[in-house]
Amino acid sequence: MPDAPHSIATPPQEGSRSRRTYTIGELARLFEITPRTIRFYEQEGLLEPERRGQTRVYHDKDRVRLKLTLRGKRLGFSLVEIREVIQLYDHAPDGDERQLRRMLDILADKRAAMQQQLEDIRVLQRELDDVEARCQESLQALTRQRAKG
Amino acid sequence: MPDAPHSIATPPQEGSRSRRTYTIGELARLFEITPRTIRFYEQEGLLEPERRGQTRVYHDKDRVRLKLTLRGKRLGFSLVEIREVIQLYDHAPDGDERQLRRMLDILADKRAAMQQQLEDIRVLQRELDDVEARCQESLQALTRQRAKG
DNA sequence: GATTAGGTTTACGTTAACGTAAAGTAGACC
DNA sequence: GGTCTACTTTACGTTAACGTAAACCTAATC
Repeated sequence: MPDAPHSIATPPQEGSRSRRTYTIGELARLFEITPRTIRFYEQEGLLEPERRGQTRVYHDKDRVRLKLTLRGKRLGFSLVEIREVIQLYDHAPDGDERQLRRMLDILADKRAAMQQQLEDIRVLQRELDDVEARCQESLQALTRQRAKG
Repeated sequence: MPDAPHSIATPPQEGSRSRRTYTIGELARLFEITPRTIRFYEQEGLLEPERRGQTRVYHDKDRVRLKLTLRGKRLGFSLVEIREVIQLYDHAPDGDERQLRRMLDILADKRAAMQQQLEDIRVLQRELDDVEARCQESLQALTRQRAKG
């Protein structure tokens, strides 16, 4: 496993935490996705890595964004929606009043969606509880059968 | 708004709750989706409506399944995964020990996924809180500016 | 200096989850 | 009996989110 190929990635630098960079491969392994996916996310405006020559150099900022992106995906958000959130996150304080109010609206929407998800999860968990209980029961029934036979 | 066209759908029948049927259009309006979607879900094995002649007749069982399906979608599950859950729900008690154990495994998986989602939501909510705070702040700054000017 | 292990672009392919359009059927109402 | 309205099937189109393949660059190593 040849690590850090042609040292584009600066060495670990244990002292100054959070100052390291990543190659696309490193990031891919870190999150168990493919480089293709990372490039695609950049194309969709979710990442903006530095360029050193023609190679991409990722910083902690990009890693954080990527993490946020994958979290959003797990929650069923589209990449466009995730980009919205990221832009909110990055440009929150600047812009005129109309912009700010629009942001607050979008935020309220996302918040409502997540509230709905919380409720959905609660309901689904109860249903899974139910199925599991029935499952366990018939399993025990089988076991008792075997003990008797 | 012509309701219940050629009375395939039996009238409301307020007495015996939960005994009514639905046309595809009624169900569609109920959940704010299109008939096409409902037919597609049937094609994917998520619904199994009765047939009266060539028209589909939906019962409460179907409505419940549809509800479960849409809930699953909101949580980012694929239709295949949702079908798995539905089948769990329907066939839980029958099957041999190996089947039952497999079901419990799948259940554990779904459960883990939802636990992860709960955590994801918590984190995202905090981040939204943060953005909103910054937003509100710069909005107030603007307001103060205006008061002064 | 050839190989190799990474990186790059370009471009076409694939899958899920429907949308959309055409063409037919079947009760209800005038 | 013609006109709605809502259902039906069939089939092709579309979009998001990547996968996959080809062809190239480049630094390190043998």
